[in-house]
Amino acid sequence: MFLAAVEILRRPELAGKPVVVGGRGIVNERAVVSTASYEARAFGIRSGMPLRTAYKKCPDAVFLPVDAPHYLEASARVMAAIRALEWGGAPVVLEVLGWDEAFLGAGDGHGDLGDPREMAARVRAAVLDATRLHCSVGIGNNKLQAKIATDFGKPQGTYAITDETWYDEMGDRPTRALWGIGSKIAARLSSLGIETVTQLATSDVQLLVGEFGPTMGPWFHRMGRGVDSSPVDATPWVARAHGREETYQRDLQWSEVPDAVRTLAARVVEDIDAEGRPAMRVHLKIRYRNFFTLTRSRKLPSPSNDPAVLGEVAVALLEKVEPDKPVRLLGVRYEMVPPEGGY
DNA sequence: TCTGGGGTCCTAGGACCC
DNA sequence: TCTGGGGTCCTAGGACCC
Repeated sequence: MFLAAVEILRRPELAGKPVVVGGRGIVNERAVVSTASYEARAFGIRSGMPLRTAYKKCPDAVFLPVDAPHYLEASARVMAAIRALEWGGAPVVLEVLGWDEAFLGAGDGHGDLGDPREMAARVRAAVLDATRLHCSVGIGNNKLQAKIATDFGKPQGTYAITDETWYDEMGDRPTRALWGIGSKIAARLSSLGIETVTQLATSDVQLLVGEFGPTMGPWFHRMGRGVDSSPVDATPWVARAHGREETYQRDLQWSEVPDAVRTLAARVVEDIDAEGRPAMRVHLKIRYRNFFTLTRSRKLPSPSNDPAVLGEVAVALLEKVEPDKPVRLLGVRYEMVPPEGGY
């Protein structure tokens, strides 16, 4: 509940109340819930739910607009508190995953940093001390295990899933419980007769390769077994692309679309400029009233960060689309030239 | 008149080349 | 006249995550 917790921090009178953060905080607008406090969740409010629906479930909840810069700043303080921890001289390897999550590398390749539960306690205390925010910590032999364990520790707890306890903890759970398997993959696995984590772990890899391809098939099989060799990587994140999309409060007629694309493109170009790397490819996304989404993309003849060029390339992609139904959402995204030496 | 906005990565299939 | 097999690049679309 990171967003709600940060809001409560600056408005203590909200503590204990149902708090919903989403959109502009206006309940009859087209927008969804970003985060709901546990009090709000008790009314059935969940992330991703339309604000309207959330309002119906709990009209008395406090609805707040998303204040991204504020959460970014709070996030930075959390991460700084963890980085500042001392582990007997060994460097802390911190891989930031989002506003409110990070992997902390210890053990293999990171020096002997002692008992993981002690580490977890120190992390939680340091974050609480520096930010007055509570967190949960997951422990595992790898990132997959630790990530799932974190959810089991919520709220404000520590939980461990290891190679030894993997099947006890996960074996009978649906494949959907795995980090990286969503509803679509779970359904396709189900069509192969695979429902649980144990069934995935003991399935025939070739069956998975046939269904999901040579990369994803074996990857899902490893996930079933709780195997993950990906390193904790503290390399600062470098964006591959920047984009903007907007759901319009009123569906757009086709005649309004080109200007709307230009507006979005201009916003993205600001981010491209800040990045300092020119764009090499443009993507256009259009969602219609019936929620059907299509995408078109084109490689630029040559990399560019000229706002006029980028805007018109995005508009030109409209030529690849049949002008028809009213438009609910537009998105413009630019892939940037990779940095020197790649990502 | 449910269904945001920021991203990443993978796959399929066509065009083209040798 | 028919046609294998390797490869790359490009576009469209899908799935997942926070």
